Amino acid sequence: MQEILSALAEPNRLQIVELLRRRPLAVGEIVERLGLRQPQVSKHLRVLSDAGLVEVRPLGQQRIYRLRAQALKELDGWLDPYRRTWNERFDQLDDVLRDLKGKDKERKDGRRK
Amino acid sequence: MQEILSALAEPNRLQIVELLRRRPLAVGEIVERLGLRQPQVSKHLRVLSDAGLVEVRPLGQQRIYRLRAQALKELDGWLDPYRRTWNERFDQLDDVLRDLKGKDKERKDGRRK
DNA sequence: CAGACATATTCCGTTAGGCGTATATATGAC
DNA sequence: GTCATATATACGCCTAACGGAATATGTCTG
Repeated sequence: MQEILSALAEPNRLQIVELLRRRPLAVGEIVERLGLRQPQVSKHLRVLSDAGLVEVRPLGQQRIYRLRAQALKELDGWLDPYRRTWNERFDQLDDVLRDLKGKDKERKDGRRK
Repeated sequence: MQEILSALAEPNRLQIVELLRRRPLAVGEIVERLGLRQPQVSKHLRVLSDAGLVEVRPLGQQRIYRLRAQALKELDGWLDPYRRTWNERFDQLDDVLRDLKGKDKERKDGRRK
């Protein structure tokens, strides 16, 4: 989890992940789409791979990187306990309102899933 | 989003967030529970606050830090497009199988939720 | 085999961000 | 006001990590 978050924390890596959301890509394609240099992309892909966020598959002389849903599911699972708390938080809303005294800014989003 | 991920990427900050999941805490309580030094905790809380992950509320001479559900919902929302992809990925499973040609290593994790 | 192409790795310079210590600020008690 | 308590900020040090350039590895073609 720690590793997943660290990997996603880097802007370029987050971009790579979002690129791979659409479809698997070769290193060279990522390079030209993001305008980064090839070595950096390879390094970032290494980090993402170590974190389990992507997986490689050789195709001829190029390597196709694919997003691993499992890792994102892990992140999704990490949010679970918080999701449960979100509702309780609303039960405590009066607490907040009492303290904030009507200072409710974006508190009005009551969607739960 | 970038800021949220960076904030959570630091181990101690992640711990702080998980501590605050249960209930709001004063700085001093976080200090003794995590065994960190007070200045570092204040600094981490600053980062978390800037990222919108926590909010402060003065109570006497101490500051109570509370988790902000909104930030985590934002992270949850970021996962949305990927959630949609998870199912499509399974539709493309034959693609994968065709390419891997029986080279299924850890491919056997077919649990969906 | 040589050579081209795609990618990975290494080395280096620089910077961001963590920690520790000391100090500043704010609030409450007296 | 002084003093104590709780928290925040400033400064310096040090390590992790990013980017750039060069090079190594691997694979295909002929």
